[in-house]
Amino acid sequence: MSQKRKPTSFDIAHLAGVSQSTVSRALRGSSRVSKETHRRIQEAVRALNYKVDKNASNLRTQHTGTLALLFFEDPTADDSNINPFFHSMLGSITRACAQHGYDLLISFQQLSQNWHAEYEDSKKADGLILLGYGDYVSYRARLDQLLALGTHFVRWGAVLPDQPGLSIGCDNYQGGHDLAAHLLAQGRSRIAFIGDASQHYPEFFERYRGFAAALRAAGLEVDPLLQVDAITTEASGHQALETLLKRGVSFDAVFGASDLIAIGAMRALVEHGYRVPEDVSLAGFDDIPMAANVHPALTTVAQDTRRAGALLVENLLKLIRDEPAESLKLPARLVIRRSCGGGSSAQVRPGGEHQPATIDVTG
Amino acid sequence: MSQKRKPTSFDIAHLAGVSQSTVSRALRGSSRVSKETHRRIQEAVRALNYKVDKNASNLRTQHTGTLALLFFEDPTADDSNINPFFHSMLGSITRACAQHGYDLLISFQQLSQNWHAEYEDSKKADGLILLGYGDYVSYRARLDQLLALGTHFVRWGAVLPDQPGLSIGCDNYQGGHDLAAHLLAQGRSRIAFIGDASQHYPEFFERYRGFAAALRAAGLEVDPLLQVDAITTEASGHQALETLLKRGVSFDAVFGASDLIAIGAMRALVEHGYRVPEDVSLAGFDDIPMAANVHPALTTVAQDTRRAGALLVENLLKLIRDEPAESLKLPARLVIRRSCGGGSSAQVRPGGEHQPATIDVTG
DNA sequence: CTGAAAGCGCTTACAG
DNA sequence: CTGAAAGCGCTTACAG
Repeated sequence: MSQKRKPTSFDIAHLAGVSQSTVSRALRGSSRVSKETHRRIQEAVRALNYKVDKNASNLRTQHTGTLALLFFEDPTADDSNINPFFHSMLGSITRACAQHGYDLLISFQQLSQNWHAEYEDSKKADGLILLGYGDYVSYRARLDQLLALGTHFVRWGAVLPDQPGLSIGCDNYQGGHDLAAHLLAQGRSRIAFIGDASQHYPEFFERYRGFAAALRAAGLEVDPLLQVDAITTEASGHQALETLLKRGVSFDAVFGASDLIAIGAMRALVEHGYRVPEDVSLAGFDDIPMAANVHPALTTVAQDTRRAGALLVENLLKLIRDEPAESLKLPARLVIRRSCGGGSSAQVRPGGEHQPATIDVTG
Repeated sequence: MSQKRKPTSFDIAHLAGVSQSTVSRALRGSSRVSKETHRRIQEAVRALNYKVDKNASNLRTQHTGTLALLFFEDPTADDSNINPFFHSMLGSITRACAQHGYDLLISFQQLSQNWHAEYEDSKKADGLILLGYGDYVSYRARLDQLLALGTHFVRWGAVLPDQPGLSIGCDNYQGGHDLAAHLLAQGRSRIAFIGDASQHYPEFFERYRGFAAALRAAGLEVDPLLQVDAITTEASGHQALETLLKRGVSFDAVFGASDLIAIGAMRALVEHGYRVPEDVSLAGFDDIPMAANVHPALTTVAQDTRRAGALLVENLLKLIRDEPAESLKLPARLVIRRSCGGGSSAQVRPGGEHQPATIDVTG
């Protein structure tokens, strides 16, 4: 049955008693085609179960109607276990693509040195969406290359002044600040930060800077011994907390640069007999689904993935259509659960586009 | 810069001083092309950053080198929140596609009445991979249509005798059986099953049948009052447990047909003051990442998503190449954590391809 | 081992 | 409003 030749626009033309050009025009909804002709063509299309051949149409029009989604993760991370945070992003991107009539090509691999350029250059996609929490230093070179080749792309990540191309991200600084302020309001003062805080991971760095600013605003010093590097996996968070404990410094709270890190740290804390939040407050960042289900439920910072996905797609399409588009920062929202104790006094920063903290009683 | 015309094989031919046909042959790695010619062509390709235009090549060869992944979920489920179980599947499918040199088109939507046929018919993909936990009765009609059109597809789901096309799934019956046996071994005898147990959800139904068989083998009756319908979401699991409580029947264990259902049920149990596992044992199915992190950690049944993804892709490619391929069932593996109490006596069914239970001490 | 030529199935000026 | 024709960039017999 798969032998059965697929019908072409010529078959439709024949059946409808018109020329092939008219069929094509009618199907593109374009220029004046008479109502009656249109009807006959639609009828023939249905009768033969005809579908426009995308390869032919793409070849002719020189665009593909598909977008490519690429992940850039550290090679150490397991390919088959992308960060849960990106799952919801994936969902909203898929939905946004569908709404705009675009298909989505997806790739998690970084096998190819040239992964990023391959899709648009070989005419598989009109543009790229870049996601991931990989090392920005190696990432950066690829972004420059992309730009040099004139490839259309948007990326999710830190939104900073000197970056190549279009970036969309959440306000990591503000999120880090709000979370630290909440921890301080719970009476914590020795707050450890678990996560890389360098140029290599700009998002974490921004969270760290917001965190440090809140501390300083409260008249506290930022103790470098309370910062431990970690990438965004449970294992790394677990290990970093072990490192922190070995340093022998005192601390009464832990701010994981991501939920995965925080959850790994939580496990280490429990293993060492610490109670969360009684002995140590704990918080994360991302608000992945798991955050609400761990015990105690994790206080964290939510990013609006739904809006993020839509904006990523919309801005990429603007780029493709040569319309003006610019980088933008989405507000971060504090989600207060049980892991920091209290849970009664939500920290709401007044004014602006800032959204109020959520107190999640289900946690 | 995006104005810059992309080089074609004619440009390469010109630069390398050969004909365009030779360029094409060399690039396809095909027939005899002299070493020297090949080298010159490669050089030109690099110099111009040339990439074969996929649309042209696909149009000519009549195949696309891409596979489409489609989700079929109940419309009630939130599009942007696909079942976490499928996330790891997505990872392994992506990886398998990459290994075979195929691209992956992805769609979660079910907007189009014809979603399933659209991809291969419009020459966007050579075949389809179908994933999802939607209502099988409405799904079934589409499978038949797919088959009638000669579309290549494989689906993840229950593997039963009378199904259209190729199916790959885990041994849900065995998984349900093993889990029930474990619950019985913990001294539980009034075990509720939360999940639809009908033709509408064949995977759940198989789990239920395995569960029921284990009960009967232990000389117990299967009480229909202990079965409550639910689809695979936390909300549905939560609600189903409320329904169960309202029935006023006694029970000492709950078997959620999926982890999401079990986690929703766990929340309801806790809200009503029941302790897990002291008062009620609880188990799920799927072993999603969250299962290890809820409190108490959830005993469940793991499916080998890594192998599943690889097999899905491999068998679809066999279909596409007209090679023999057949449906197959993967063994399910009991993962014992804390939510059923005990946690010491793993239930291992002797013989066969069956894999031993895992005792997860991290849980 | 290589070249000239046909053709994959569309879209879109061009002419009417 | 409609048709005849060129051409998108490849691949692949066919001929040498």
